[in-house]
Amino acid sequence: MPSEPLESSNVVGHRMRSRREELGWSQEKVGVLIGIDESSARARISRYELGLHEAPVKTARQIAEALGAPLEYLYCEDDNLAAVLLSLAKLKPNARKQVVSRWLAELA
Amino acid sequence: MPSEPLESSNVVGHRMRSRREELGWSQEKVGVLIGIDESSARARISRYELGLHEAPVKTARQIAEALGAPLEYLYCEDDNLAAVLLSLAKLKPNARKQVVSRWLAELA
DNA sequence: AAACTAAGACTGTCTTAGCAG
DNA sequence: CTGCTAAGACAGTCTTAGTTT
Repeated sequence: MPSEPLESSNVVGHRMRSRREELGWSQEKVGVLIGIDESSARARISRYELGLHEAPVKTARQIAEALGAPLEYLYCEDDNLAAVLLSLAKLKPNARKQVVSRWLAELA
Repeated sequence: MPSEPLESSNVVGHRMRSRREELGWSQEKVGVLIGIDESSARARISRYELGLHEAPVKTARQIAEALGAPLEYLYCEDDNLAAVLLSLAKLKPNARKQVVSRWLAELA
């Protein structure tokens, strides 16, 4: 069972990979950006993306930041909502707060 | 350092606790709901909420579901956005899809 | 009742080294 | 060069048992 994925769904690894590929980056680049030694960066990122190992939240947060995404993006199970969370994070802080407040009022 | 929290921020534990308290449930109730034996349910949920231990994503997903929240809610670092994600999850599937699609178009 | 904690058992991750495409 | 994998070293969680409020 060492070669069996931890999760059949593997949302987090899936989001990590899709974001990384959108940016055209290697696994090594992502790993080194978050401070992993270049000798093990590829192995670790590979396992995260495949869902063989699970990154602790602290590490997931670093990867999300490196990929220009908010932490909740990595754990979002709906593709369209994930896209919303990503676009939202690209807004300037003030604009983002206004949008979120409006949505909150809309749903409340 | 065994008594030191893993994370100074501890978003996940914080969201678990606030949701559980909103529902007026005990830690044991949440644990038993996700299939933990009642003899260890309190200890495990307590450590998750305090951030002393980190729940694997599979367990976090079970807890989120028991608390009536989507997985991304537990990892959302912005309080207002977390409230949006929670409200959104309460809509019927069709209504939710429409809202998300509209937001996506609005930001794209 | 309810929440928290210590400690050993247990389970998963991380590094190293190397293979495959 | 880029991604993937085995295996031992290592770090984390889980259960049990018990304390605290």
